[in-house]
Amino acid sequence: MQRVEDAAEPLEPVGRREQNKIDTRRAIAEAALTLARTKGAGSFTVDQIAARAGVSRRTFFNYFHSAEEALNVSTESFLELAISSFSRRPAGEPLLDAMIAALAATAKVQDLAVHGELFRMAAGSPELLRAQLHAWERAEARIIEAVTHHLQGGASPLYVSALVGSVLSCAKAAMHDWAADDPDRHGDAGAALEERMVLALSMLRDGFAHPA
Amino acid sequence: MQRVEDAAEPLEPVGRREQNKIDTRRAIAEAALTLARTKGAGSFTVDQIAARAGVSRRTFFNYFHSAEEALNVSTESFLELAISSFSRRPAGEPLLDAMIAALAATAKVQDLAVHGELFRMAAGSPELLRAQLHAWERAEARIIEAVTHHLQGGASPLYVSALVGSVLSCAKAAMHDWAADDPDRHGDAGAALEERMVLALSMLRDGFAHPA
DNA sequence: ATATTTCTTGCACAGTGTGCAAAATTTGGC
DNA sequence: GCCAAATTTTGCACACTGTGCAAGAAATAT
Repeated sequence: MQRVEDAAEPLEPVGRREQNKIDTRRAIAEAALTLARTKGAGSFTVDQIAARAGVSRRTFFNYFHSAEEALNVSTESFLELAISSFSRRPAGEPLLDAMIAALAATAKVQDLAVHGELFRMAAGSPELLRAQLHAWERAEARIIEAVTHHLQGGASPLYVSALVGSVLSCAKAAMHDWAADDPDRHGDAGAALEERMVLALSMLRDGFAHPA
Repeated sequence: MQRVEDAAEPLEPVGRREQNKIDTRRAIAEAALTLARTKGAGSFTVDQIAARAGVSRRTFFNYFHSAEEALNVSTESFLELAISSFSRRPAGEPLLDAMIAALAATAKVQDLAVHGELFRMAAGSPELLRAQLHAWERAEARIIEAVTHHLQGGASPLYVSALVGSVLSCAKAAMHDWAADDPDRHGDAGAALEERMVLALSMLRDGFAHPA
C-alpha cells in the first residue's frame, strides 16, 4: 500500500493516524475496483484485494464487511454528496425542486464513469447488486430523516418516505438508463446524466401523466 | 419433514416428484421462519434450518442460496401475486390506476401478519434486509417488462422504469408505515394496509403536491 | 420388473467473517 | 529523545457458507 506524501496539507489538523486510515481505505477500495475490472465482479477473493492493497486479510475486514462493500465506496460518496447538497438548499424551496436541484448538481460534479461501470457490473453479480441496493437504502433512511427535520413535522411519515423513495427511484432509473447506453462515452457525461435526472423527476412531479 | 397427505387433489396432474419438491420448499421456509422468530433473524445457521426441516444441509442449498432467501418466500409470493394481479387488469386502464388496483387487491388477499414481521426483522438484520431489497428489485424488473409489453413501445424506457420504481417505492413505504404500528394488530390488517397503499399511490399520482 | 430420469445426500474444499491476543505504530507527556 | 498510553495491524483459530461431484435413493416410464 502506498501512502501519498506529496503536497503537505496543514489546513486540517489531520494526524497521521487518521490519514493512514483514509489512505488504507482508499487503497483497499482501489484494489477492489481494479480486480473487479480485470477479473470481473464476484470473481476474486478478499485475500486478493488485501494482497493488492498491501494489507492483511484481517485488516480488510476491519474496514469493510465484504468485498462488495469495498466496491461501493463510489456509490456511497455519490449519495453522501447528494445528501449534503440537498441539506444546503434554501429553506423555503419546494421539496421536489430542492431534490431535483441537489441531484442534478451532484450528477455534474461526481466522477461519473465509475458509477456507470458499477451499475453495469451489478447486473451480473447478485452480491454486488445487493450491496448497492443496501447503500441506496441507507441513503434513503438518512434523506428521510433530513426531510422530516426540514419539514418540522409538517407532513406524515408516510408522505415523506413515499416521496423520498420515489425520488430516489427516479434517480436510480436515470442512472440505469444513462449507464445503459454509456459504453462509448460521447460528449459530456455529467450533462447527459443530469438531463435524465431532471427528466425523470419532472415526470414524477406531474404524476407520470404523460408517457413521454 | 412431514408430507401432507390429506385431501387428494386429482384436479392437477401433479406428480409425486413435483409435490415433494413443493413440500420440501415449504418445510424449509417454515423452519427458517420459526427459527427467525425464536432465535432472532441472523442468529441461526443453515444446518439448524435443515435439521428442523428434516433435510440435509446440501438439500437446503438446492432450494435456496442462503438462509435469508428462505425467509423471503412470503415477500416473493406477495410480489408474485401483485404482478399476476396487475397483468389481469383491463388493457385500456390508465397505468397508475391499474397498479393501484392490483396492489390494493393483493394487500387484501395475502397473509399479511408475516410481512409485517419480516419488515420489522429486516430492520435488525442487514443480511435479511439485503435479501428483501433484492426480492423487490427482481420484482421490479419483471414489472417493468410487463408494463413495457403492456404499452407496446409507447413509452421510453426511462419513463417506464421511473414509474414502476416510484410505484413500488410507494408500496414499500405503505408497508413500512403499516408494519411500524402493527405490533398489536387491531381490526382488519388488510384494510389498514390497503388504505395506506391507496393513499401513498394517490400522493404519487398528483406529484406529491400536497404534504398531507 | 426394470431401466431411466430426477432428487437427495455426504464429502471435500475454497472462501467468509469475527473474536482474541500479541506485535507494531502513533501520540502525548516529560 | 524517551517512555507510557492509546490505537491500529496482524496472525491465528474457529464456526459457518456455498458449490462441485459422485454415489445412493426415490419416482417415473416402458
